[in-house]
Amino acid sequence: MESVNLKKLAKELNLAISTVSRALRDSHEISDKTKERVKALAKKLGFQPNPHASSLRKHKSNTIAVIIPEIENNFFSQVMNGVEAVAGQKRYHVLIYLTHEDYRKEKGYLQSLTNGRVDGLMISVSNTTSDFEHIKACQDAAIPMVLFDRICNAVDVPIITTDDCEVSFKATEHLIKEGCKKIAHLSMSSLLSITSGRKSGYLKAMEKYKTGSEIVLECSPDDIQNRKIIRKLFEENRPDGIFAAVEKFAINTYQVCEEIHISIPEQLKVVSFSNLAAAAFFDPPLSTIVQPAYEIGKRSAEVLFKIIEHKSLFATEKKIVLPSQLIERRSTIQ
Amino acid sequence: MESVNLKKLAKELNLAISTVSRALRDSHEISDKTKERVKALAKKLGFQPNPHASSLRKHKSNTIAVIIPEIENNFFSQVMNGVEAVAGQKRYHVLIYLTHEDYRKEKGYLQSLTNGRVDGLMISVSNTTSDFEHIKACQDAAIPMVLFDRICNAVDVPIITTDDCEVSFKATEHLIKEGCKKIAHLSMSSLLSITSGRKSGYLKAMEKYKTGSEIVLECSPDDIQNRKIIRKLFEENRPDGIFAAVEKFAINTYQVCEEIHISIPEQLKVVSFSNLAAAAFFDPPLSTIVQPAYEIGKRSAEVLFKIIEHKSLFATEKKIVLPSQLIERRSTIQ
DNA sequence: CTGTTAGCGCATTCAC
DNA sequence: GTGAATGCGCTAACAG
Repeated sequence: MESVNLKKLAKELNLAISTVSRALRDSHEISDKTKERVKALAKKLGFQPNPHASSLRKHKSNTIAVIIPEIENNFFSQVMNGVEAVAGQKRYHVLIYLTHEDYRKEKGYLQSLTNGRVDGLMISVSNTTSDFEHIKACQDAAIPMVLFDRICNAVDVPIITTDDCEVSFKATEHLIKEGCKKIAHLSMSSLLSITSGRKSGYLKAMEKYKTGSEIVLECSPDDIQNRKIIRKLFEENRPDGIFAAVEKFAINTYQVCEEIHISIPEQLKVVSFSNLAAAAFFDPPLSTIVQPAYEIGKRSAEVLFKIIEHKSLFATEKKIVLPSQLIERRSTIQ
Repeated sequence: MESVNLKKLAKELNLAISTVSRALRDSHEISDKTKERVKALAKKLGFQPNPHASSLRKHKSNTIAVIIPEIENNFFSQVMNGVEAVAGQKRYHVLIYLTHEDYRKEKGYLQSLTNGRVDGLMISVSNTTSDFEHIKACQDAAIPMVLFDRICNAVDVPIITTDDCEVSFKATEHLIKEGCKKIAHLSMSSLLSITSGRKSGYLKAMEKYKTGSEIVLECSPDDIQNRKIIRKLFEENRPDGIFAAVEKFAINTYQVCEEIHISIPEQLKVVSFSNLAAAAFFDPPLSTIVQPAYEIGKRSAEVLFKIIEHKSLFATEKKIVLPSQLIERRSTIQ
């Protein structure tokens, strides 16, 4: 079906293949007249250069890969949006891979991308990723790479993150200032870089204000399990404030509160990391920490392209930390 | 960097390139002993076949493209999830393109994919797409293709949709049974196939139950504009029921209701198409029509792969209609 | 300014 | 069973 190629154009025009190739790429060493003839025919026949031939020849795929844990999550879809904006402008193609929080999948995808399929890749690691050999392997293969949000510090790769610790401190401080005396932190997989950032912001605030003892609960991907954990907490050691490290845990909290009739914000205040715009319509509206997800995607892609284009990075581009925003809503305000 | 190729393996093993190639592909005409030697070295050196060379040679990219209006939308991210599940299993790669509801982008992407970059593509058209020449062009180029959700009937391509009309009828009927006397339908771009389906379901129910005159308002992507439209409706011809064709319009409705103190569901009942799980946490919980988005992605990909693999489709696979689900929550229940 | 030639890395046909 | 040779479609170095 796809038989309109350089050869065919060349034959039709009685020119050499290379001449046609150069004419189409607007080489300065081709006469305007020839260029016009070539372009006219190319357009007429709907010529599209074969990308595989071109990639093979140029060692360049014009494609990047984004590896993320999941897409059904506002944070990551906003990141994708940012990536796409930059890639589209560069006329690059974007491959997407979902690990579903599975380390083996992540490893497999990474391995399968060290063969020239992509010119570079961006990754946010899964929450089951405990070793980083697969990332090191990519680094050794010298494939341009950038880590974002869920990073790992064990490798020397540019990273783009947010100010998890600082904004977590702020959120906890906010709860304290709104009168909370006993605040629990619902935390994620201890393997994630962001987990420790969020936790330590919480701990710092608790430390600074000497607001009772810290309560850190590691929650899971499983809603039922989480609700059990939260219900148990409420029964045994009931807090008056919850700082959830991810939206899911805030929702689990809302569910338990409804079940056992705890009213938010009167009896319990809740704040959570979340990029869900609809949090404003919750009952009550949920106070959130919003990460600049689009910006993360955009900046990550920009850094990646700088590496791909062999431009040298400023020191400030090797570790970019973007500010998140605390949005106070009724769930934390009396 | 990527210098471990067949040539290198062949040289190292003192074999011909073709032998190595065949050994790696488990050809029956290679001795087990040779296969072992070859595979051992390939593994040791981390050999990864160059996908561009392979694609060029085989006229097969092992890649599909998904073209969608946006990704920051639960419906489409769930679709992506379904697609990825099937593609991953087939060891296929997935390129993602966002049109941002821009017909020209859509056209551009489609054109740029008729060159062998992908073995097939799936598309849900933008709401500014009024002609389908670009889709016909792909069809003429004989590239395997599938349309989903936002389809066009002008071309003979397999389509995967939901029962928009039927479930819209149900939703409207539900409002009527809950006592609504004056129901307005907030509708989308008239260019979209799903717009007419949803509208006609609404109209049929209104017709059947003779529930006052129909009110159809075409809303836009712009929130401010929409709120104006809705506020005007409330001032001039206040309905007691709203059937929103997309989540966005339901949210606009919630916003206006808060502004001008209309209480849901007492004074106004609201139901909307939406794949947002968090709708259950709205104030009040929003009754929704949930589309089987994951399933749409999955089925679409499955049909696409059947076409790619030259399997013939059953008649029932050329037009798949999946059922949506009406979830009644407090926003429609007295 | 244009043509000839030589691969990019792989898969495949044809020899032996 | 294995090797040699060819070409997928394109780009680039080298000639003229």
